[in-house]
Amino acid sequence: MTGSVRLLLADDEHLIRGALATLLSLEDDLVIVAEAASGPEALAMARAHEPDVAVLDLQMPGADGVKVATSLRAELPGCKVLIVTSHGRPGHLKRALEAGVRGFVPKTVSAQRLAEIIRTVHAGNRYVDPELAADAIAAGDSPLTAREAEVLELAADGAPVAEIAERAALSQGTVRNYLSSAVSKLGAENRHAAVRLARERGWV
Amino acid sequence: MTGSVRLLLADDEHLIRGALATLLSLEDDLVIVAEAASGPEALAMARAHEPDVAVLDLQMPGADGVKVATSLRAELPGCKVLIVTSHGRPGHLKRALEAGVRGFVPKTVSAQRLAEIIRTVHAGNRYVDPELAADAIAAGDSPLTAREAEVLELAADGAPVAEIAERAALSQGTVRNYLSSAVSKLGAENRHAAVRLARERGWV
DNA sequence: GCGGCCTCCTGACATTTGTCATGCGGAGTG
DNA sequence: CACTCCGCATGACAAATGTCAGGAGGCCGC
Repeated sequence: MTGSVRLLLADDEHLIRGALATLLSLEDDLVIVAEAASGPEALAMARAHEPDVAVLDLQMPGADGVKVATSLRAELPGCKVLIVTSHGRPGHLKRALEAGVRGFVPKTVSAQRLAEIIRTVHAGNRYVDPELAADAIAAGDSPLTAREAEVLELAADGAPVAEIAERAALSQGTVRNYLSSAVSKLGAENRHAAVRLARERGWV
Repeated sequence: MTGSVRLLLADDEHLIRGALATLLSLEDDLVIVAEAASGPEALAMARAHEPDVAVLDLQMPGADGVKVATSLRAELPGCKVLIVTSHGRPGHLKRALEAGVRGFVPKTVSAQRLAEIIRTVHAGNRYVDPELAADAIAAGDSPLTAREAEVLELAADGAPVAEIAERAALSQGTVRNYLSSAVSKLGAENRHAAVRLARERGWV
């Protein structure tokens, strides 16, 4: 019924990208029209080749899969995006779906399974790995306000309050208040543990 | 000249392992005799199949590549270990070499290149990715004493001093002294930034 | 065996935090 | 319009952390 599905493959790891390209090419109805090793390159390739489905790694240098997906959605609405990831953090899934991504799978699936999912997505359906979906639902929505999240993010690399205050253009007292409320909302022992928790749940 | 090289492939990501298996099988002189998705499984498979070369992912559930390599060295001295990794942290390389690993490459290499390296390793030579080697040399040796490193590691998840002291069976004052000296040695602003730095350089 | 380094401790102090009460203006909701 | 959040702030206090000075014992190399 359909002709072949034209694919863009983006992953910064040569080994994996190449291997994947070979494996997917074995499927009769899939053809890889472009490959990319970075976010910007993926975008450029997509513009040049207008693939039916873009298979993007979540973590790439330059711009991550979700950012690329956002741009693609605007420029090539017909191109479906499928995100593949090693570390399935709940928050990423949410961000990805908001960016209009049509599929989200961990790298633990087999190539056959991936091929099927590519077809599913190409047919206009969505596919989200059940386990990741369950995690995302379990993690729920972020209880943090925008400011709390922002301050927490600035605290992520261990910067002292003074520096956070400066970078966020807030008073030190305010920063401490936000951190304090974030910490208590997350049930953490201190801000650093809070950062860790928020990271795990994908809230930062 | 030599017969075929018998390989064990271990990586927790099905997609990658499968793809890799297929690609490497295309090489006439390479044959995959076993696959594993975790550290312990890799060990069990190695015992059962006694491969010539074990290609291990650095990060796997159960036991990481280096731990597996250590065990393999003891149990199957004839089996050469080649570590493949996504995130090339300098410290890992050092630990790996100490564990008797014969090769260490990032996943950014191509499959052809990997095949060559497998042959190199099988022939009894060593191979370390030049870029990773350069990084490792640049990062140098850890300036931390064993205790400092231990305490810093316990501080990694944001635990308060009291907890660290308990877990390390030290007094709180001692813990603070170790942390303090570690922080100053690393030139960090506080212990959390120090943890980050030490992580980056592979010293924890 | 002496000096140097590491480990482990104590105690005191300055600084950085976390916590709480409180206030004010704006946005959104009922 | 009253009410409730959020953003932003102050100030004050308690607790955790960082910094110094010092001291004792152990191990190693010279």
